[in-house]
Amino acid sequence: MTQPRAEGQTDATTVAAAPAARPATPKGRDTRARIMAAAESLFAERGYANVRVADIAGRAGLTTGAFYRYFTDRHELTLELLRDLTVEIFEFIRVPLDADNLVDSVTESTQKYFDFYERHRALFGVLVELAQSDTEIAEIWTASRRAFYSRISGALSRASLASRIRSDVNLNLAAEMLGSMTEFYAFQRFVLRDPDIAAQPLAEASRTLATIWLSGISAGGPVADSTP
Amino acid sequence: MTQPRAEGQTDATTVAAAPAARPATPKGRDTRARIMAAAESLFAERGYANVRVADIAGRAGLTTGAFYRYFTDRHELTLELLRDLTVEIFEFIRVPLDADNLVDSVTESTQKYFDFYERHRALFGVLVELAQSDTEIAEIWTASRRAFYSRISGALSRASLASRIRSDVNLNLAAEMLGSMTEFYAFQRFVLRDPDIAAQPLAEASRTLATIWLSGISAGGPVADSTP
Amino acid sequence: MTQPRAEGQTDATTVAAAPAARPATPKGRDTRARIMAAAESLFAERGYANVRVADIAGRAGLTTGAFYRYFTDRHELTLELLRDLTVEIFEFIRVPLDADNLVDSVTESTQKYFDFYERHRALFGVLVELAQSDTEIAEIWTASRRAFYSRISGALSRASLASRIRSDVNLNLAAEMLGSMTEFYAFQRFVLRDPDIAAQPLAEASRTLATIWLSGISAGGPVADSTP
Amino acid sequence: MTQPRAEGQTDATTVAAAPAARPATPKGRDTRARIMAAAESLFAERGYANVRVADIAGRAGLTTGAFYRYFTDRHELTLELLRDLTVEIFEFIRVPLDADNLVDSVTESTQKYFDFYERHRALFGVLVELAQSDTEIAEIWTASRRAFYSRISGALSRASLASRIRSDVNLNLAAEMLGSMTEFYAFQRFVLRDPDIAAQPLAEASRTLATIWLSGISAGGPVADSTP
DNA sequence: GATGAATGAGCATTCATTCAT
DNA sequence: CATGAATGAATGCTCATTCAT
Repeated sequence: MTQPRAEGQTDATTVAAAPAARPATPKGRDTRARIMAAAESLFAERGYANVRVADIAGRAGLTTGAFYRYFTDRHELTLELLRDLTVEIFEFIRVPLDADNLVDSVTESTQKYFDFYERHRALFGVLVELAQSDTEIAEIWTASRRAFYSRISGALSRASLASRIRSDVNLNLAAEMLGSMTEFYAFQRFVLRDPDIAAQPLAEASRTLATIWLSGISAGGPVADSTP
Repeated sequence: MTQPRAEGQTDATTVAAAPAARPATPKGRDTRARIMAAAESLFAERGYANVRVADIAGRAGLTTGAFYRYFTDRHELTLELLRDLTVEIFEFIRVPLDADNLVDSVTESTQKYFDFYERHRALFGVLVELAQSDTEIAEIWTASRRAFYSRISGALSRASLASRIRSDVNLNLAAEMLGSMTEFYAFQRFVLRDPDIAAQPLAEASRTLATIWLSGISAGGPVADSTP
Repeated sequence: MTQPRAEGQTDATTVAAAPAARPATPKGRDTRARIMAAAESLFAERGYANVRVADIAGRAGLTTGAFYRYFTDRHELTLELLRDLTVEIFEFIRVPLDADNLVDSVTESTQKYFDFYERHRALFGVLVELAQSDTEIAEIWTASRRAFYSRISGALSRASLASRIRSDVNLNLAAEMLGSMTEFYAFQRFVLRDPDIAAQPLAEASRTLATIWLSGISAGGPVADSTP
Repeated sequence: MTQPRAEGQTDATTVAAAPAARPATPKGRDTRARIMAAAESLFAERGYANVRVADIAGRAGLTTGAFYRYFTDRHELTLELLRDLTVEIFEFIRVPLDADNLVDSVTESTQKYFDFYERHRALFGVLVELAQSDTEIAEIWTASRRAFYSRISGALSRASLASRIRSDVNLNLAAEMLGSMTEFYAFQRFVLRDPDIAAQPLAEASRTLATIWLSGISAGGPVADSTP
């Protein structure tokens, strides 16, 4: 009752979309989740390029063949992981901007971003590593960045702030640049693990980032750091 | 730092078949250069991951076997290209800071960086693509960024500017962040070729960058954009 | 000839888990028949080589695992289908030869053969495709052809005709050749679906075949085509 | 100088046609020929379905990888073999028809066909085995049969014979059927190696075939067998 | 110095079949 | 009896690298 799928799949003209069976039983769902977790942890340890399907299956306690019951190939698994990632992060870092306390709220949001990035550093690494050779991945990443940048420029242009923002700067451009700064800093720190970068207290980095951000675009002069 | 090997081997009297020695004749040097150029152009066309040793040799007018007379292996070629790249860029973007016209001089320097990046986008792409799986490449990149950041923080802390810089910001941290912003923006624009990003006038981007930079760290309030 | 195995196993009291016994219940028999029908229709649609056990089970409304309750393996299913086929066709094309109207009765018999062949073209295709790599299948096919040829030569040598048949031709040999002609023509037409062949009216083909046949072996000169 | 090919090949949009390098040196040409011979002999021994690329390479004295220098895959090798086959046979069996001695000349031609078929039985087997699942092979075979049939009907309709041929038979149809008879007989004898069939003297089979052929279509009554 | 032939290790993928539940 | 998860053995193919000539 769950197998008529098999037919459709082999039909060479129709196929292509079917991403391997959605597991029907709880056990299957668990296995699928285990594969995804195994992949992420292996990517973290060795980097995408050094992980084989057999490794992933092995860590998930399966044989290679079983892997293909859940994903058509390593690429599909990767896409799945990255799609989840970009959706999650967008939800995760949402923090209401407090107009009276901009530095604090931007700092908090940045801090959450860093936390998330660190936890999933392996996947962010994959995004960067594959974007050049894999169009689909490039698209996922681009869409994610774009959503991110829009949110930033949206927040900045909201009424309460608008008056304080310098008029000689293109807001979209500024949003892209400020976003770039954050993302690349995180990449160096959590993916490349540059020791110089990693040596800095993360909290200070978040706050500096927020400060530069706001000062960089505000009309009224340098933004005061409210830390006592 | 990883090259003593090559030197030892150049001693032609020791090993008859010593491969990949630094070529002694001008013709040999030329061939070596041709291989490097071929590699870079192929990387630009198809991306590193889609280029084979045979392709590179072919474009350089050689057979595969001949390639190994000039490089011990594919990896060495890559390292060589990237080393050259990071040395060159450092020289290339040197622009004296004019304390009276900070925005202009930072804009100019940024613009030069972008020009160089664009011209060698393929190699910057390689740097990013391989850094996670190749320690040596990661080191080259890290060293390059570090040099870059030091120069920034050095310039900023030079006497003439010091007074204008806000004291509540860690200069090194700021330098890293501002550098990150520039590099990642270039990566999106020239390597990923994100159309949204690429649609912006490059000159405006350079100036905005410079403006954000300086405002982000200056003590005296937003830096005026001197564009008429 | 290769089946004693199945019989021994049906003894339900001996082996608890005995798989692929002849199903005892009507429902079981029906399922088995459904699997066979599913297989034949899939072979017709995609060709034997492109059909998986999972596909067959799926179309029969079963899961893969269930398939093995009805057949010990894929091979057994195939053999079963082909055995049935060769038995049926032999029954099906039996047409009494009318000595006074040879061309007509041979035409009729040929026509029936073609009808049957077309209806089961998928299975005839399987026979041809597998005979070279599967001894058992080769045997089934050979036995079937042999039965066929004997019937032909038997019919021809029956008293009423004997006098009209040329004596310088080995009847067995002739029967083989005439049978070959019919079978291979059907194969081209219904399995390979050669458009040139398929364009000819089937009735004409049957009659031409009959005419060649009879003329080819009769002593008395060309056999008249009795079509008005 | 022989390698620029490599470049074009990786270009995913252009490729597809390039059938792996034509060997540049005599040694390479020899190797290529050795691979083809190895394949044919293995097909003869085990049947196409039971021969792996590794087997072919092994018998040719090569590693698996080397195979791919000469053929893009097993399929291409097979096509090459079959194309050669169908060209050769067409040349090989050309025998001038002697109008005064039809039975003899048709017998001779048939005999040559059988000789050739036997020598290359493995490849004819491949043709039959794969035609159903491989369109390209089906086309090669169909084209070959068609050429064969046209030659037959052409020869039959030539002036000197025309008057002797019965008018109530469609010549093309007849040619197809007579050709089918010959081919399928050969298939049973040399590929399936049906012992009953193989037991017959080949010379007799050729002559019977010729006799049935000519009698089947001639207007003037049974064709006399000129054998003493 | 160059050619092009050959190597060989690696990896992804497919499916018939088995088995725990 | 059925389910669907898991097995595991095959095998095709790619390329960086080596080597005989």
